[in-house]
Amino acid sequence: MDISEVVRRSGLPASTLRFYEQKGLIASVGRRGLHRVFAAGVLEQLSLIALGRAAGFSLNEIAAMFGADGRPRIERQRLLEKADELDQSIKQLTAMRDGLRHAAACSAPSHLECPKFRRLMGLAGAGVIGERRSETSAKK
Amino acid sequence: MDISEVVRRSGLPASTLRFYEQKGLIASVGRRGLHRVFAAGVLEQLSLIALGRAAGFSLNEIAAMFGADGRPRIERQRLLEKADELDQSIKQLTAMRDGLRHAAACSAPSHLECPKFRRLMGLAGAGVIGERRSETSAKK
DNA sequence: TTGCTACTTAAAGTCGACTTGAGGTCAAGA
DNA sequence: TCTTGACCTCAAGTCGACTTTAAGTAGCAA
Repeated sequence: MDISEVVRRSGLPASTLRFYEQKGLIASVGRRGLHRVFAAGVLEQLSLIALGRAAGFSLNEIAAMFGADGRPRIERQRLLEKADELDQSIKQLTAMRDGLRHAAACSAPSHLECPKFRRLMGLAGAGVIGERRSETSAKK
Repeated sequence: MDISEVVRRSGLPASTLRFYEQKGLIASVGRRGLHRVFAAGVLEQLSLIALGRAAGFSLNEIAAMFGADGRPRIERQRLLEKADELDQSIKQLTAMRDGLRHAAACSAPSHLECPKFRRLMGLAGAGVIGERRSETSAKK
């Protein structure tokens, strides 16, 4: 496969594929002239990378997860840790979501007058919730 | 209050406070010489900012939420939208968490052999889950 | 009055994950 | 054979939220 086919089948831009290769996340099996040639397995690799990213692993962490050969070497322990982290996030996000819904429905003249809202503010101020989980969301 | 007291009571570094002031998120009530002087209300403001950040709003969005006066001008509509976004995230993270727990417990020799894991990979590859929600987490 | 030091500014740097741009090569179709 | 345009490399730029650094100022204790 040449890079354009990987682009087509993975949905990722070529720049990302080159970037991933440079980072050691994927590898081309050779060149045809200057052009990279990829094995079919790279698509599976890319899915795995996407999965890792979605689970909250950084590219460096993911890179460390497959050996030089490209086969995943994933420690179950890491997965469980990540699952626990996600659990934490889920709890925080759930509290936040409920708080937002309440605030939106709340009859207090200003949100500042609403005790629930203030409680949420207090928690956030104390860093109890949402120690900055940022989104580079796919808005349009 | 001088800046050091705000630092003490908010837990935020002075650099952040200056940065927030520059961004128009907070304001000092004046100067004593060069030194900023803050009103007590700034602490409430900072809690509100923390809450907004925790809910996933960017600093710019938050800045737009209080008028030049400093009083919050929050549209209930925005809150509901954010709540819906959070719902989406929560669902994705939950699926991911369960997937990770399964993968960790799965008896398949390699994760690649596990159908559930592969299904998760497929979803991530297709961008169905976790369109990069990144963490700058407070590790350590 | 002196001197310490907490404060000030503006500009530049950081981090992660990419993207963009400039300038160059070359495989393949006409 | 010529041309085209897809691909290449390397460096630099972007984005958000800050932090760091260098150089300067001034409130306050002695």
